Amino acid sequence: MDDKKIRNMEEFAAVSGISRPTLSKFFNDPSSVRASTRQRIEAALDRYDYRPNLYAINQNRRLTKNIGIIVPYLADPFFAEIARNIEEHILSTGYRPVLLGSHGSPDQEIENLENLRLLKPAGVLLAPLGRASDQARIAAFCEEVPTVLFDANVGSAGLAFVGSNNDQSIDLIVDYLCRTGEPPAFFEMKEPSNPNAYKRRHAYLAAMERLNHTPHLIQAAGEGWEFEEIGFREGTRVVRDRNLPTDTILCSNDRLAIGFLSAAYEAGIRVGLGTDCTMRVAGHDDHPFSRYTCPTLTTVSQDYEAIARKSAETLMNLIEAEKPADSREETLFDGRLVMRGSA
Amino acid sequence: MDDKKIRNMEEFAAVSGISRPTLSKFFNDPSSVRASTRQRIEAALDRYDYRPNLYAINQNRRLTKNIGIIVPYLADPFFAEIARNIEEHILSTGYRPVLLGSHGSPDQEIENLENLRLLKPAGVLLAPLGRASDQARIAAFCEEVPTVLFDANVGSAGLAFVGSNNDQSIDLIVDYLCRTGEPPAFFEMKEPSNPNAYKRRHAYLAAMERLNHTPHLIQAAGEGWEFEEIGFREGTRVVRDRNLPTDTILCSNDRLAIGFLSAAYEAGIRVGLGTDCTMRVAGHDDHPFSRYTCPTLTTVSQDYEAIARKSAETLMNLIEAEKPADSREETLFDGRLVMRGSA
DNA sequence: CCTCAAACTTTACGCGCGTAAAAAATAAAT
DNA sequence: ATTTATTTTTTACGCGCGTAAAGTTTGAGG
Repeated sequence: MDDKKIRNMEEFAAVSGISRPTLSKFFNDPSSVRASTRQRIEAALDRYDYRPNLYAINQNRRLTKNIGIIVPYLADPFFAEIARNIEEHILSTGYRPVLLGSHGSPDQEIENLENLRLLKPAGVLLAPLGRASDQARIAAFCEEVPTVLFDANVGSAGLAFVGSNNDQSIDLIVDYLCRTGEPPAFFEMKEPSNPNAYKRRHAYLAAMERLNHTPHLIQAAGEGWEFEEIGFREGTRVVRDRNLPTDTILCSNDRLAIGFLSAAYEAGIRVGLGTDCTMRVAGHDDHPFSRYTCPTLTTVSQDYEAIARKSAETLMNLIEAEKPADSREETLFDGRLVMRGSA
Repeated sequence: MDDKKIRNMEEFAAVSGISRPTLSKFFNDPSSVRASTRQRIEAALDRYDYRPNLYAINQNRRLTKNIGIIVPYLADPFFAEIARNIEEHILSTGYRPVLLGSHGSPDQEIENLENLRLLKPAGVLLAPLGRASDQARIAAFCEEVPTVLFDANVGSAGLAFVGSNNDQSIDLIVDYLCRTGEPPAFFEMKEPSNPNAYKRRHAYLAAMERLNHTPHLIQAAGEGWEFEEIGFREGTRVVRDRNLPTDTILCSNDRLAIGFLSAAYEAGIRVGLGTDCTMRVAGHDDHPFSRYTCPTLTTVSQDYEAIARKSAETLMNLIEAEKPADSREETLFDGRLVMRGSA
């Protein structure tokens, strides 16, 4: 490695013996130059460490190779995990992922979109906050930048949507719970931040009706994204009052369930399937921590990997197709029952 | 809001009646122009929505207003939370945070550094993987870019270090445990990824010696960042073998403790302080999930907010001082005992 | 060896903004 | 009103690269 410093492509052209326009082609797409030329460039490239100036590259491009990824809450391992998967897919296609978290705040979400706009991204993968989102501004953004929504819909904004089939997954777990014990009550937030929560509530109601059982909603007060806290607080109340018509609780998501299980434990209630247990609890999502709850949490998995892959692929296709997309594609993945100790 | 689209600063100069160089000054620092001028610009700014092209701005600057933030593992709520705090501090100083996670991989960590280098950041806040890190390349990077390390040190790379006082915090919890029951054994990974783990091990050994107790290390096999999994696996083994010289386990970090507690629960061991309990477990970090374990986890808190604030402030000072920094500052924050149910 | 398309080189311009220098305008102070 | 310091305008160049156009070289196929 020569340590002579290369300042720009011109200088690199000089030392490598390749003309600047050809180098430019190479850096945009190494396979666009003849194999022998490519080898010469790559040989020079590991003698002198030169990389084109990112800002100069992107200044002229109308679109960059950036792909924005926005999730509502990075401290939630669920989203962190999905984001990680998406990042990998993006990287494998030669694009550059730019990950932003909205910290549960609609303002931050809009701020993130504004910042992304400055990056002139080729496309954006957006998991919106949901009900709290500024729908109009998100829709406006989607008009400007090719955007695929995932996890949650915002009206019909975006070129496509990828998410979970809440009807199917809730059906699955309600069926299971009814088959193996008392029909479940549904534990959720009264005013959930996430639109999936509404879908799950309706799916629960429909499933219970289908099975000829009386549905029962337990709705926790509270706002924001501290779901465990809310689950714990309301769980404590529910357990104290003991006026449930059933011993089985289906939580709208695993994070609520984590809080609920903690509350039950603190109250001395044994949760699970054993003979000494007086309650069953199930969740939804197969959150990374759900296998370490006490007892381990029975839940319905969301197919992280599939959602991540499909979202990324859909966006890449839309970007590379370049045509205005004939229709808005919605893809829903089925959940899978994950049987553990809690129900 | 006029909807006439402004393409560049020239056009905005035309419609606002302000010359382009003055506008340029304004966008770099609004307080650098006369108040009356500033008002005229801001008035124009909300009639026409124009924002300078990010790439053109940064092309000429030797340094940008970007601040890189790298953490070893974004799916760990501990790091997600610290990163969030840092982001806020950065934003409040008018810089732009760029958050990257290394996914527990040394290659990804280097990749992140390389990518950051292209962004010509004014500075970088780096929480390195630790032992797995490529020390030489990190040191080289720190030579080029003003970098403050936090959470973990890598040799003496970087202009400053901000972290926790492991000696103090381990002392604190060992003292507490000894005072209230049997002296603890120390549960850790045999070959931990994190250098803090070594500090904690030594702090444990020293504390036990100081109190005239025989130390006892329980070292779990396993690599990577799936700490809960490792804690669960080894916890299951420990509980099964039942050849511990003590009923008290101090875990090197909360994530190990979360796995351990789960294992104890599965094995039917009651953990905590009650008369029916046969084991005590404590952790370290005050991980966001540690208040929802069963029982809730007694631990030592790391001062997230202080570490985040101090790291960000230190870096900003170094950037704005512009002088080559006379000495490498190390700041360690004390831990605070968080008494919950498990010990 | 010749032909010809593909790949490369040469030349030149433009992107949007930073920024320097000199001239002009403004505001503050005498 | 005049001087003076400050701010703004005018003018002009440069950053590093994308990219178009025209000319030249390369190498595969006949």
